Amino acid sequence: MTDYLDELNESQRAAVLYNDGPSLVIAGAGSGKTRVLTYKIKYLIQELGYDARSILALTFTNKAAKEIIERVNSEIGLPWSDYIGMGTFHSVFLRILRQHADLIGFTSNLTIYDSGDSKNFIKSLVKELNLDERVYKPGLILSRISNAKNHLVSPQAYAANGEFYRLDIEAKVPAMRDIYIRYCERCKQGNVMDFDDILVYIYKLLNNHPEIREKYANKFKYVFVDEYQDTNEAQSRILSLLVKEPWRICVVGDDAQSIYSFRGATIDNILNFTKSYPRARLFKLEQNYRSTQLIVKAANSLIEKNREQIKKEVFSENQEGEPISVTSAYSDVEEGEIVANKITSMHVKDGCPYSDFAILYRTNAQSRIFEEALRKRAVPYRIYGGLSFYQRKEIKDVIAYFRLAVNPHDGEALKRVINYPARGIGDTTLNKINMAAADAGVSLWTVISSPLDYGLNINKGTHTKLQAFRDIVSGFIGKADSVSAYEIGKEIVSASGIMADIIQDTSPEGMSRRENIDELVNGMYDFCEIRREEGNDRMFLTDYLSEVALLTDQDGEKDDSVPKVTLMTIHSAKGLEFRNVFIVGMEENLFPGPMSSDSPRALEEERRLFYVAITRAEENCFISYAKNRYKYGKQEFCNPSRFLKDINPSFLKLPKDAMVGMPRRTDEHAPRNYERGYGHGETYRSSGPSMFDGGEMPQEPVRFVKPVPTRNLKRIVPVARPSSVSSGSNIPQGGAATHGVSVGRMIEHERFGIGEVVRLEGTGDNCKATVRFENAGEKQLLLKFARFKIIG
DNA sequence: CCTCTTAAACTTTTT
DNA sequence: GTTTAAGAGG
Repeated sequence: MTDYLDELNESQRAAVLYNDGPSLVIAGAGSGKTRVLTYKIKYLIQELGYDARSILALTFTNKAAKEIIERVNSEIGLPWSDYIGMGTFHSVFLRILRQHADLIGFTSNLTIYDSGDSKNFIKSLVKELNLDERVYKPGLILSRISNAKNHLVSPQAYAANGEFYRLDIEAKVPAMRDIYIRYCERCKQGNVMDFDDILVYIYKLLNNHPEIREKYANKFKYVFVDEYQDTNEAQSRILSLLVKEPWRICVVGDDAQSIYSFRGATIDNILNFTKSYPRARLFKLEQNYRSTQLIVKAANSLIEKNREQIKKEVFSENQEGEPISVTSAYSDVEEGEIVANKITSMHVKDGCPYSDFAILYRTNAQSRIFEEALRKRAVPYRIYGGLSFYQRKEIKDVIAYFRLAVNPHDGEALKRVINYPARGIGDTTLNKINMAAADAGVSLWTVISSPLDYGLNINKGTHTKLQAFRDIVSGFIGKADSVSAYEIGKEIVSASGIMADIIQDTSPEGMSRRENIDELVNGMYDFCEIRREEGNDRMFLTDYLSEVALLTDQDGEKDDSVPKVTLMTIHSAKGLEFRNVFIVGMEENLFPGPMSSDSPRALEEERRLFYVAITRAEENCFISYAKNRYKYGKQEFCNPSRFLKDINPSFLKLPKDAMVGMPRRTDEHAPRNYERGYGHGETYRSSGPSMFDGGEMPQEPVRFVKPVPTRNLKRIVPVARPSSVSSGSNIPQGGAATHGVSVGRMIEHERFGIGEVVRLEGTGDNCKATVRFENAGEKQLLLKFARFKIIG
């Protein structure tokens, strides 16, 4: 029964089989990390008898969590509720926090501030404290607060620390500590947490309440951490509270791919793991199954230039492959043309599907040029990143109402919608409310609820308007915990007046806003349906919100109807792989970025970022840079990135004008180098760009491809859906007790596809079937609600 | 109190 | 070049 172990190589197997104590798995790029993780979990459950619910598996992104759960689930189907300990740091910890909210001064219906909310909040605090808004920039203040939290420095400790104060004075923000204190107080008072608070409070909860710590340390018998190189101090200290003798913790990561220090991640966690857990065994996964030998060798030669790292020798036994091609373009626009031409020619000549290509860049701002070049050639593409669905204004507006319905003390949500749709409550009124609330030390909502008690100086008309707003929100609050998220969601969208406001806007933008809101409501319908079918009755607005609040990014289902070229930042490409990868904008002051040039540590991180980019490629890797580029609307001359020299040239195919203008030491020669490069007469040839041969325009008819609306949205499903769908006529009547289902029959489910019924429990409306689906793993369905057809 | 015009700031990277 | 903030006029 352990045949699957044969699918692993020796070091992978060793990592799976060692379970007596802490272990660190250094997983080189493309070395089958997720496979080890999932097989190890499978092994623990099937061979060592672990209960799935006793396994804590923490990831960094929703996507990674989903992948692990799905892969474990397809190996050993388990009821959905068994995966409770597998998820992102933030989602798993938030769930725990809600259960013990009272112990840390919150209530379980707390809401989450995203970074936009945090910034706005800081902005109003700065105003409130009469500080100069030009000096106290919200972004800067937030990053300092975040930094403190990531090191578990409380506001009190921060204020008491002379060193922090000195640094704040140096940075010309002496009132930092006042802002920090107030920020935390007010969040607590409003029953809201920001992302960092989730870590801070889970630490407090475990640290200050030994019985709770004991409970979870006993509950979670084995702890996994994915992407350990991205953890920060708070995270590693939380882990040490959760793991006890004999320290069954397994962390997986690659120090060479640590690229999130700007968010507080510290590479020291992985470098020092064996010191923190002295008995830890170290496993190295060094065989790369993803890339050709030349790509792996080139990447190795690059990363060698970093000082701080764990020694390892990543190798590949794949084909030798082609060297990495380096191309120089005259301008950023030409770079776009070259890349797009290369993609079309490989598509036409070699029949490479578009989905085999990725264009990776350092900053999101670079996407536009490639977008245009691809669009001109009718090449389908998809951009990741940028503003996600949940960041759109109209969606945030609706979500703000949701948050208010769950937690009316959520100040940022209130400020967002108190005058949207316009109801005549403007800045002056809001300011008065704000002052009154700050003076009395209560939330905005408390003031609005009884304006007279707080001496709110407003006229009769405003009073009536406030009351109208209060009545609307109160209505939502009354229903939030009695009807389903979908039902109240639908009601909020109309009763708040948002739909009415948007419907009168007939511009294309207005239409798209409307579609997005419909989409959101449909998503809530799906949310409720899935939970209903699984027999999970937690489908209230608060349940929906806690899922959505931590769901920021790119997990929108990909509609794979058409293969598309992928455009994304290198950061978001981590963990992905593509047959052909273009790394673009390989220039000084862009990659490495201007901020990192002065610090060696930051420079090493940029180099790791480059390493991540190269190792995304399976077969071909193309690097390009431009000699001129528009920045801030101004044209600037650029030099090739210093990192190009870090790759052993024998793995590169260099441009004819190799290294012209390539700086020895950029800092000294930057201004002069471009003159040489420029004067050397590298003229613009519109016909056939240099290195990427075969750059002619394809002879395909140029159809205009509709610009993908920034990110792809799920096709809108018919809006008018009945509020409660019973299985209805789809199910052959007969055997009412089991809804016509019996063990061994095949069914086709609307969402999960085809599957076999493996178990039945209960009768009538309580009848629950366990179904093993071909593609979706094992699920439990309440037959009363599930939408399916019996097909055999 | 709302809306339109103009100005500045902005680009790392995200749970 | 783009987006978002502040100020003026209605």
